Amino acid sequence: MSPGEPERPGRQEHTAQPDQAEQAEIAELAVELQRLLLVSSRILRSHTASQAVSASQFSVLAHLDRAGESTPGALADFEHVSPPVMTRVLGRLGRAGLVDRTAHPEDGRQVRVTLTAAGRELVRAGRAERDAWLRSRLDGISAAERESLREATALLRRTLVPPRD
Amino acid sequence: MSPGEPERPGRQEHTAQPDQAEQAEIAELAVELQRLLLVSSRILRSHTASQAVSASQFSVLAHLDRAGESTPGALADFEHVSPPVMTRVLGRLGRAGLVDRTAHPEDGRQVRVTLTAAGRELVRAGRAERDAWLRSRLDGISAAERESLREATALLRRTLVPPRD
DNA sequence: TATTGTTATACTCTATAACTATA
DNA sequence: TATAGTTATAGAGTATAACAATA
Repeated sequence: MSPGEPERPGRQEHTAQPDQAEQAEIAELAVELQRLLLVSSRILRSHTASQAVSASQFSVLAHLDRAGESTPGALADFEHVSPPVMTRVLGRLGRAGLVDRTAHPEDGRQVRVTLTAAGRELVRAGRAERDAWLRSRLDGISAAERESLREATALLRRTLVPPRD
Repeated sequence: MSPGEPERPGRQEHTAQPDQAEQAEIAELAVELQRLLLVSSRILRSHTASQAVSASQFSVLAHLDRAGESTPGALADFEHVSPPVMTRVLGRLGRAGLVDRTAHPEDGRQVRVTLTAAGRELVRAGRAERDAWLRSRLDGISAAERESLREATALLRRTLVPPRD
């Protein structure tokens, strides 16, 4: 350990690792994580490209099915996209007859977004087929490994995704 | 456990969980994973949007820095994109003076892709700043948590990314 | 004046199909 | 005939800036 470096409890768990090595270790993890996200997103997309609606669109439909209704702004916030992007997504979903956009009962600036019957049907029937490829992959690993993935998923969400509300 | 269901060793680890519950558990993990990949990719992109080259482009440069040289087809395969996509990426990188495309010495059909001096400079200098945001996030969690992430990253790669070569 | 949503514009990412050149 | 790469075409995804309507 280099002289003059004060101990910093809380940053170092149980090893007396110098800071520089720790930073290098973090940098390497960042690179691996970045690449995994880049590549696995492409792979996942290629396996859902033949679906009726894209992953982005389905995510909005699924949220509406859970929440009942929402507004373009709230949906954009939840999905972490800019408002114009959500306008486009809702435009497509609307033209496909999957969502309705009606006047907001209380605030004339806002728009009330709801699922149509067809939209509700699609999201509920589609869930099973939707993640078929991903599920087939998860089916091939052990229950203990899936538990690890579950914990890592939650950890990654806490680490990367800023809290909403 | 439902009657008539035979035991299937290897599918069930240490619990006597019925298949249906296991399938539901897998489906839920698939949904969480899909959403994490969708959202975290967006967040990560928004934090690297101001960089000189996009994540896709940088990934190609970094691979070339490691491998020394490659071909469009091999790069497309490694990056999990279609050949025309790689043509476009290389076109941009070439116009930016970061890669050279020269005649392949042995096979006239192939193209030899190499880094220019500027390309090598960019990838080496850029690595530090590139993942600054991601590293800042990883810096905020414990060493034990990072170790979990490292293992989960490797597991996810094994599970989702088909082996190359 | 601030908020909500949309439109306009521009760029990246992505794929399939058709084409050229070489083996 | 098969392979490597590019071009052509089309669409989704993304953002910022400018605008309209309402609070």
